[in-house]
Formats: sequence, structure tokens, C-alpha cells
Amino acid sequence: MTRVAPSPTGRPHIGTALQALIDRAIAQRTGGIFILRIEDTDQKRLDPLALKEILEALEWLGLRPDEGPGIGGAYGPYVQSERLPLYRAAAEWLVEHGFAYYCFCSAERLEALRKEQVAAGQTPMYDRHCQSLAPSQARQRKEAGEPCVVRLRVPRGRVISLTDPLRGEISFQSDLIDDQVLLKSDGFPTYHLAVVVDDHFMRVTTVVRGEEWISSTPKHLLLYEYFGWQAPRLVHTPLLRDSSRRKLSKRAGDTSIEWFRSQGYLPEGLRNFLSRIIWAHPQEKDIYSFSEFASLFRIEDMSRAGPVVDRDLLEHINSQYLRELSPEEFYQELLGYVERLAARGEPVAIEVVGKEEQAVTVLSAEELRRWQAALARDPAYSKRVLQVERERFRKLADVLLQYGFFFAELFQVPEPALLAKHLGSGELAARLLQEYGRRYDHGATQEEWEAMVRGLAEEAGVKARALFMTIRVALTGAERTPPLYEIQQVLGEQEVRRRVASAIEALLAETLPEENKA
RNA sequence: GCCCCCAUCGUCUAGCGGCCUAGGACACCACCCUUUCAAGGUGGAGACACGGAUUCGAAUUCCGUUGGGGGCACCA
Repeated sequence: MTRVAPSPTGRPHIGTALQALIDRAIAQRTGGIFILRIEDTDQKRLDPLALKEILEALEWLGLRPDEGPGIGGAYGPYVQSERLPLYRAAAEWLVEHGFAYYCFCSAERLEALRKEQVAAGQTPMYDRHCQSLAPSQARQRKEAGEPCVVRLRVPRGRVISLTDPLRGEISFQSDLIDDQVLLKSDGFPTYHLAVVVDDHFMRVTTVVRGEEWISSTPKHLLLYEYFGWQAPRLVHTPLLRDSSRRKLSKRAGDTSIEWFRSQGYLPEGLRNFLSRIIWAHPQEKDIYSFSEFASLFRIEDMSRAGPVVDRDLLEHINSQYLRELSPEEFYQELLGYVERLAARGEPVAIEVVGKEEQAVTVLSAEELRRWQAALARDPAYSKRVLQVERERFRKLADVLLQYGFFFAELFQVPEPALLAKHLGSGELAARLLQEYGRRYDHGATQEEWEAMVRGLAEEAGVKARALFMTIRVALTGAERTPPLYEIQQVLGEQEVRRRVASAIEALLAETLPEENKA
């Protein structure tokens, strides 16, 4: 029995995906159940869209929970704000049995106390001021309507230890543990109370959470002890790092599952990547299915150090999955991807990983719409385009960055300067393109075509390479493209001739501006 | 400041006392292929943080140092 318990604030984080991946794998392997629970106990940070996005993200990744909000299950509700009476009863029970107490300290007093402690070089901690209140007196004040919280009563002089299957035994001095607030004055529980109560009643047996929770675990253990419940297995996964080795923070922006999706990574690619950086396949394989992961994965084999999210590796893994798609699947994936981006009606920044570091290309909403139209207009043609050297694509967005020229609505007649660049002269370029047009035979084989171009270059006394480049620019508007012969075959004779003509026209307009106008 | 976690090539890691003159993958470099850019092929460079201890023998065990990270809220 596993669960993932994100709080609905902001976009679903990639770390949540990692947790869910592990949870789903453990559940699969042990024949258990994987639960989604929403931890919305912080009323100030709620994001109304978050629940929908979490469900959508998990669905996309193929990590569907067995129980959860919008999914069902016998142990709900699965949203904490709908379970308030449970937490209140639990808090009351703790107070009654002396394991917790009411605290009436004001925010101001706590703030002043904290400042004082920090100034004195101490660890900020509640001074247990209200612990000395007589229970009857405290109850009276509470019933009189005085705002209060419920605090955990942490014993003195004890060692509290947990056994993390990944890290072994970890011990804490109870004297260093704060009397945590369990129930806030607004009646909502804090994470610490809610997580223990829910995991117990939802009969969770394995908790997989980030390393950042290790230090609050003794509080949870104390609660299990007080309630007389058996604590689940608590596993703390390493934290994903950015390239400067910091923990990936939501504020950095590029850490949401949605961001990875918008870059054109396939769910399988992202999933494989995440498992790959926290775990090593016994045969050192890099590419493996989820079911293979689920059957081989063991918690103890996870790495303990926080891995850097390496985009190069992600791209490599993703490209392997891209290659496995059939032409039809590839087309459908891309179409779905573009439709989704276009529907957002806003520009998308695509990060180009590799060579030029930090290169970002922004696709406008208009360009995305054009892509959508272009891909849908003639599916057969689009599929043919996508088969041209598709090994060059590492993510779906690469198609948008590289293959626009195949489509009329995305092709732009190149600048004269670019057309003239490789031959050094616009006039010469125009003349040779003209001759190229004359000699061009769409039915020629690649060898024949190539011989023709080389012959033409030789006659004109120019380098074949320069002529090829000029034709390339005329046909595509770009200098880095798939091989020309293939492009021409896909484009079709008519379009090839049209583009050559447009290029010549552009060159002539530039070379003889005045005469032409007149 | 206090508490906790972690530590093998740039990155992800294999290694669980002798198979290690440390293996793989990504990235990088060179060459080949080549009409550009990719892809592909071949080759190359590249790491056990440091200091003690245990042992016949340590990347592997123990201790310390250093470094990195996380946590110390009526946030999760």
C-alpha cells in the first residue's frame, strides 16, 4: 500500500512524478494499491487548478493511482480538507491523554521568542510556555472562544530513531525536537498530524517521500507511538538537483511536469529518465519499460545521493523512445503535442540542449497554430515529412525547430544575403539557380542528380559544396537540413521549382533594385 | 548557529575485502562516413575528496576532517 500526497500549490512538480513512479512500482510489484491523496491543509496557498493538473500529469505519465479524488476508493475522502473532523478528533484524543496540549501564545509572542533565540545563537524552538497550563484551565479558555492551537508534547531525554530501508537507522535526541503545532487555530491540521492520521486510516504500509522530511520524522514516530499505531515503512528518497546541485525548486520554473511535457518529451522517456537517475538497472541498461522497472526495482538499491537532472541524458533516453514509434504513432504524438500547445494560446519557449548552451527558441502562439494547421492539412504528406531522417529528433519540439520549411504555411523565402552567402555573389547565385532549374529532373536518381549538380559547379568554376549550400538555402531557408535529394523528393517537383524561382526572384530584386522597380 | 543526510570520471552510475593497471551510459575530443546539420562507425581523454585505523590485502569496514545538500513555521 503506497501513496503519493502532493499539496495542490502551483504546477505539479517533477519530484512528485518521481515519488509516484516509485509508489506505482512498489504497488505493482507487491500486488498492492497506490493511492493519491491531496494535502490541502494550507488554505493560504491553494491553487484551484492544481488537482486537475495533478491527475492529468499522473495520467500522462501512465502512473494512475488506484484510489484518490476523482478515482474513488473505500478509504476516502482523499482530500484532506474534507477530513477535518477526523483530525480534530485525533487532536482532542491526544490532548485528553496528555500527549498534546492547547497553546494560546500569540503569533507576536512566538515571533519575539524566535528572534531572541536566533540572536542568542540558539535553535529557534517553542519554549513550552503553555505546557504548564492546567488542563482544566486550558479547556476553559478554549471553550470561552480564545484562539488556540494544539501542540505535540515531546518527551525529554529520549532518543527517537527510525529505520529507513535505504539509509539504515537514524536517531534523534528528543530534546532537540520542537513541540510542533498539530492543529492550527483555523481548525486545520498541520502536515504532521494529517499525514500520520491519514496514512494510518488509509492503511498505507510504505511511505515514499523526499529526503527533506527526514528531520520531521521523529515527530511522526512519536504520534504513531502515542496513538498506539504501527508506523509504516518510511523511505526517504534523494532530492533531485539542478545543475548547480541545489534542490530543484518550484520557483526555478522549469521543474514542473508540464514543462517537460511542453518541451516535447514523451511520457515514457521522462519516466525512464527519472527511474534511471535514482536507480541502476542490474544489467546496467539505460532503456527499459515501466514493467521491467517495477519488477526489478528494490528500495534498497536506490541511490542515496541527490542526482542532477541531466538534460543531455534525458534527451538521449527520449530519443530512443522517439525512434521506436511507428510513422503513424509519431505523427499522432506530434499532432497531439502541437494541438495541446496551440490550444494554450501562448508562446512556448523551447530549450535547445547541447552545443550552444542555453539556447532558447520561442515559438509564438501564431506559429503553433500554423503548425497545427500544417500537420493536419495533409496527414499523408506530414507523415512522409516526419520520416525524413527522424533520428535527428530528440524530442517532439525538435520537429518544430527544424522542419518548418517542409510546409508552405511555415516556409519563408530566404533573405538574398543568405542565398548569396555561399557563392559570394548574388548575381552568380541567381545565374546558377536558374541553370539548376533548367537542368533539374525530378525523376533522376540520387546519383544522377548529384552528378548533375557537380557538373554544373565544375562548369561554373565554383565549389560543389557552395552550390549545394545555395540550393539548400533556396529550398529550405536554412543551412542545416536533411540531405537535399530527400527533401526534393518529399517537396515534389512543383514546389521545388517554385522555391528555386522565388529565390532567383529575391536575388534579382536585390541585385538590380532600381531597374526592376521601373 | 544547531540537527540530519550524502560523498567513484563533467553528469548518472557499476563496484558490496582480493576478479579493479576501477566497468558502462550521457556529455566531451579526434578520425571515418558525408552536399550542410544530424544519425552511425572507430578511437581517445576523464573519477575512488583528504587523513588515520582494521586487514596479508581496501573504492569497498571503522573513526575523523573537508566538501555538498536538506531541515530547524499556525508551509508542505
